[in-house]
Amino acid sequence: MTEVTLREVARESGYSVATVSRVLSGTRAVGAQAERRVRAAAERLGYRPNQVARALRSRSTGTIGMVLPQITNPFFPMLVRAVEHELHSRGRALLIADCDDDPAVEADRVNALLNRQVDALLVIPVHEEHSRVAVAAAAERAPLVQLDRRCGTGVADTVAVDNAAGMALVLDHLARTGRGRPCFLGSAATDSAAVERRAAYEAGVAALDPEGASRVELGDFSVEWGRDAAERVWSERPDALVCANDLIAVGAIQQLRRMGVDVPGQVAVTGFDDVAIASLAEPALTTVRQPVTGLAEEAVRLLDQRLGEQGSRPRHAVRLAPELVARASTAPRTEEAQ
Amino acid sequence: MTEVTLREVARESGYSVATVSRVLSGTRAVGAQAERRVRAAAERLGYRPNQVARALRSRSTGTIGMVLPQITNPFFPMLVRAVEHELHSRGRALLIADCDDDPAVEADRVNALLNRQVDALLVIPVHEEHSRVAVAAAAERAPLVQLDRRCGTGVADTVAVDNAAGMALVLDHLARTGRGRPCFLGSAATDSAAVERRAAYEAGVAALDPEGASRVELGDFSVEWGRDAAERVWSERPDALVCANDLIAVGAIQQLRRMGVDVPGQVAVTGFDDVAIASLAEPALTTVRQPVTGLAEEAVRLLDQRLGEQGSRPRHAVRLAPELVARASTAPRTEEAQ
DNA sequence: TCTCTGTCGGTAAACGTTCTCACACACGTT
DNA sequence: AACGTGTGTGAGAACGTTTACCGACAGAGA
Repeated sequence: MTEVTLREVARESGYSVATVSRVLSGTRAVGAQAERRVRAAAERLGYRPNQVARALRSRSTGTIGMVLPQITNPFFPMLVRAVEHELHSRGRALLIADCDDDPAVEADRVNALLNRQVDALLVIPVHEEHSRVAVAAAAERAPLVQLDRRCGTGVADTVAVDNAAGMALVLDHLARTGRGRPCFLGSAATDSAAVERRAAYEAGVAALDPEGASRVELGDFSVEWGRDAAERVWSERPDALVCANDLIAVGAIQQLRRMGVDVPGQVAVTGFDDVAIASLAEPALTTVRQPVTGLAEEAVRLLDQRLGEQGSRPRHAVRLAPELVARASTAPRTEEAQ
Repeated sequence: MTEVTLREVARESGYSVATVSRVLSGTRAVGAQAERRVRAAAERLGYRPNQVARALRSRSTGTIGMVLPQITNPFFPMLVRAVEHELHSRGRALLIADCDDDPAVEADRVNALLNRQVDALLVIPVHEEHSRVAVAAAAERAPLVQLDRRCGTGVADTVAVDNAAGMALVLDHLARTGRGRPCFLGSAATDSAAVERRAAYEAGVAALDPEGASRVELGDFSVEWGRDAAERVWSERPDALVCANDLIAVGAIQQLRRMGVDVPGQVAVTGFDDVAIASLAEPALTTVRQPVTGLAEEAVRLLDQRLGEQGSRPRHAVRLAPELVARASTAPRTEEAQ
């Protein structure tokens, strides 16, 4: 069962390889009779175009590479899924690389994918600074879009959620439900998501209460650290914990319950991302939902655009609006809990 | 910045394209002087082999396709990660496809990947029966290994955890900690994981207590169903809930706590897979850890073997031993909880 | 009737590799 | 001196497409 080639379809149909190619790839109009006969022959023989040969000739593999920090971090699979669907619906395929949160591995993977002739690259940079040179170098070799995070500005196109708007939604929601003494549990990491969320929090809180100094704790984006931070911060008796992502929030809720603190009775907790466990937490977590499919569409659209233009240089930075998902963890205080 | 080709390295080094190719791909020994000069020239020009041309000529893309049911199901990213690392360490790349738990999409993706000339396919079938024809057809076109689940027997090579052994570990652990009236919360799905775990449970329970009829509830592999089932089953006052995966178990624990039932005081709960949320549940979940990296290694090894042999037909079915991870959800009863 | 334009089809040259030959030359053996 | 036997190298044909170029032929306008 060797593969059927254009040649054999040509022989079978009585036309030349060129004509067959034209019919099957639809690049130029051919006569009605030729069209019919060629299609019939192709069908009869079960012809399938060889994508590798096609790629070699047309200098395009129809393949996009995606490199991400940690596929086991529950937010990323959502993104991968959305990107995969978007790409497949356009007839492209997705080459994936996981880099274990290590910039060195990231650089390696980026190169591996480029050497495989991906048409373009989708990168979620591991680290704002350490990823920079690799990402910048890659952006020279192929169209590249940074997704969700970015390293520096002007390095390449970026598509991300509007973190500031998301944080504003949270603060507004808390203010409206009567929470006035929040604390922030964030990440000390320097990736853009971490930085922007923290900055937006601080700006928002300052606007609400200009002289009140709100406590800010910085660690990483993990459940473990959420537990730690919640315990440390509780001594100040905040009435809300604003967390930089859902994992931190889940950890915080766990720790609070262990300490016998009532959520949301004594303290409200909010997250960011709306990953699956957010709705599974007890109480269910109020959080900011990222427009995942929107991000994927936008990223792919940008790549396609770059592929078409072939080298025009203005950098884009797309920001998509998030949405607040209010759940039990910020329900208004009940009387008896006051 | 157009790509450097063998021709240019040949011109630069003063040798022929053939010699350059031989040096750079190391297929045949060449003279020491040629070796040195060619390498130097390649280095100077920054030559990178064109993988597409290489693939066309050598009829091998160095690319493996992986198609899975739902990448947002937390167990799969663990597998993807392990497979990705295993492949990259061997210089291969991973083309990924998500099929939203839909056999029709699955068939489509499998074809898309095959048409892209993947060297081999790694499939986690969506459904035992509905996936069968597509998987079988694909196995005719390329080496194919079924991972984690399989549709029918003899369709293709399989690599999976030994579900029966895992269930035995659980039952043994429960018996040892004095739990004698378990219930099983499983999945009604017909994929092999669901079926094998249920069968193993029933066999194990029958062996323990030949005439006692243990209750078995079947739904799907979700948290929501775990909650439902736990509520329904609690009326019988089991002293252990054996769940077919971690998601069900997490749902069960949640529901029990809502109903004010003490876990593990009144009832123990166990899961399967050891996904991240298992250790985050409250109480932390006793579960069966899948040998994820082992599965990945074994799968890739099998593929490589198939690629080497080129068409020998005995099917393999590899089973890897799991490991019990005992956590708080099955801690022995405390006195006051009795 | 003679161009002129347009459509349809074929020939052959790419794309960048790998690999089969064949050749040249240096040995050692008869 | 004639003959194998290696060893290192180059020429050139694949691999399966796409596409630039050209020729043939048909219909339309003069």
